[in-house]
Amino acid sequence: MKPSIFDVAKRSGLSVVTVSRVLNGSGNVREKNRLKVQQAMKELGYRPNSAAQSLAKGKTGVVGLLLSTLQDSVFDAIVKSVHDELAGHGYFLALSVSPSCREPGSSFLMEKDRVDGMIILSPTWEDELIPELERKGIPYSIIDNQNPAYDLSAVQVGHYSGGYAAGKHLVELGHESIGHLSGPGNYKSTIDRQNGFLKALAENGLEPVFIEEGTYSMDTGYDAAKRWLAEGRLPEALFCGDDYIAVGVLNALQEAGRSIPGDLSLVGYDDQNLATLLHPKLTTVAQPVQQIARCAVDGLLAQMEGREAPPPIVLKPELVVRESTAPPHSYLKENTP
Amino acid sequence: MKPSIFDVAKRSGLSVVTVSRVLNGSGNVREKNRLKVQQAMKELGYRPNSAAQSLAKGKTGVVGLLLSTLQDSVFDAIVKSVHDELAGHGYFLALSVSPSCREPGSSFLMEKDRVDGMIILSPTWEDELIPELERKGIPYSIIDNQNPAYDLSAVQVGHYSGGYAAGKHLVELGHESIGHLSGPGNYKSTIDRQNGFLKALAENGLEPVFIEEGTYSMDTGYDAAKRWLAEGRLPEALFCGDDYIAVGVLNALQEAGRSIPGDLSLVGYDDQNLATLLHPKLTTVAQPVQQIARCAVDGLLAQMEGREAPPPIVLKPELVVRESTAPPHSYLKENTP
DNA sequence: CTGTTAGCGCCTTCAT
DNA sequence: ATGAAGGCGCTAACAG
Repeated sequence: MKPSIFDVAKRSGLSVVTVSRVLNGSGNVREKNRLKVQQAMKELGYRPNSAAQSLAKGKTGVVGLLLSTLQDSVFDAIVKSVHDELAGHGYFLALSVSPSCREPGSSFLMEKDRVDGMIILSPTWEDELIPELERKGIPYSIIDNQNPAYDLSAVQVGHYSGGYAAGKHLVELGHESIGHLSGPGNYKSTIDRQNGFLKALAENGLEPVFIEEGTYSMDTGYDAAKRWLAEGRLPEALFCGDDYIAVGVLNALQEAGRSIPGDLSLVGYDDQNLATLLHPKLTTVAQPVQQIARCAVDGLLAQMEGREAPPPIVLKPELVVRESTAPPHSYLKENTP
Repeated sequence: MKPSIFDVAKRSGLSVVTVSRVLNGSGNVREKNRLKVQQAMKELGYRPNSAAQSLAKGKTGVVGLLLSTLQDSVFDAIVKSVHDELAGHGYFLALSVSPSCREPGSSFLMEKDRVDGMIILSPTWEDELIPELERKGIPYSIIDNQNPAYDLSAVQVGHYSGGYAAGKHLVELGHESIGHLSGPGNYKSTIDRQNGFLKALAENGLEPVFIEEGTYSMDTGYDAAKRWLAEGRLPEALFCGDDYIAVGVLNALQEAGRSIPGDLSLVGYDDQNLATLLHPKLTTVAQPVQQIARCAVDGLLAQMEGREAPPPIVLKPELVVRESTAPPHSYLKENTP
């Protein structure tokens, strides 16, 4: 049988309350006794029962992370970062992966006694989710909120800046025929990226030669590029709504024996690895994953612990331009400390 | 205040015990009363407090998954599958990501009262981990065990078969100059893959033109391929220890203006997406992620619930040969139901 | 500073 | 088939 607080009390010759006190570092314990207790705990290999703790103090020490998929390298990186950040604060991470709210187990985790708080990653149905959390009184923090109404408890990604950086980069390369192949227009992030991009061109008296809308998928990029090639209207430069689209374009070009850059200057978005990994000269707008995780966790913990929440932040993605001479792997190396 | 079992009892005019009974489906409740109780629960929006449940019955309903990284598409896929599998059985997934046992929080989760069981994914320090789990009496199941001693509670991936399939494929393409660029030789999986590969060649009276050992990284592939090119000894075909290595080779070849296949037939390993995504003609040995997750969870639950554990299984990876005419994205499409 | 007394919400005997 | 009593391990509110 695992030793309980009672065993520790008996062995140290003190009461359970005192043991509880040293356990929670709530002061008011004579140094000598604290040592006695700690000694007893060590000898017994005592570890407090978390269920009992949860029950007694109404907290679980668990934070839930809700996301729609794990097949996304930005998400993966965020999960990892959130995990580390939470661990640093003594919290556990519980995961809930569900593409829609109909999914079994989607709100399974969202019980006040299951988690102390939740982090919502790029929600697709936040309008149903958030009210439910509010109703249940579960603190939450959203990463990359879709609905502007939820700005306050969200960590926002500066998609406008990202799009702007992408556009500026292409302009500075001297291109004048620049296209944009975006994701679905019903996402706020899509629109933001696009607007930033347009702004950058406009500042230089340019307009995109076209804007096409698709889904965030390789298909979109592949099909579009195929079409452009067939119609002989490949632009000089292209800003893709995300890296999967860029990969699709890349595949189509490779199939046609074209190269990047040369036939096309391409800028992806989102992923630090995927896009640059594919082609040494592929530029991408990388999201600041660690910062995102850090802000989300900090904001959430503040709420949970009743501290004053930090003000909402907009984090800016960073344009990662690969040196044409550097081998592809060096980028990754730099980013894997 | 969240309604407690007591509120439900009062509202349904029955005792808490009866409510508890319908909650746990432990029979012995008059159908009429069961309905009453369920009605009351619905009206109150009652959800049992999990901490209290855990405390009372000594179970948490949580399964921990321990892995070394999330920057790995096979792992990601497994996490997702494990998550779904667990959810289907009413369990939660808690994640612990730590590259080493020294990491803070590595064994943080591994407390009997935190989790009912643990799944260990491709352990790198299982010799320290497993004894600890044994000592604590926590049921576990290992995916892709490293130490053969732990076969019994493990789901094994048939790396031998995988390597064999890779070798056979290259032989059947008619190659006679086949190389192998492996991962670290201190991994069981590395050796297994290599042995399977050698077997396939041997069956056809062939031997690899070389076997080189590296790490599971793009660097390994990149550096090696660079070297081969410089020395003018690029083989006709190459089996890479994993997809990252393959990607590295690919990058080096692309930089040198070479193509695949043609200059080289390349087989990667592990990932269903990464490698094939990179090149339409890149063949890969894909691990059966869903099966792996299913077996791991089934085996674990069997232990946890005292049922007879299913016999150890060796799951075979599958050779995925891409049609040279099919666009890269179609493969992904097929695998995204 | 320390111990006593009550629960936290639920489940498990054991009577009825 | 149902309910009363006790306890899971710990902590918070009072006493001393």
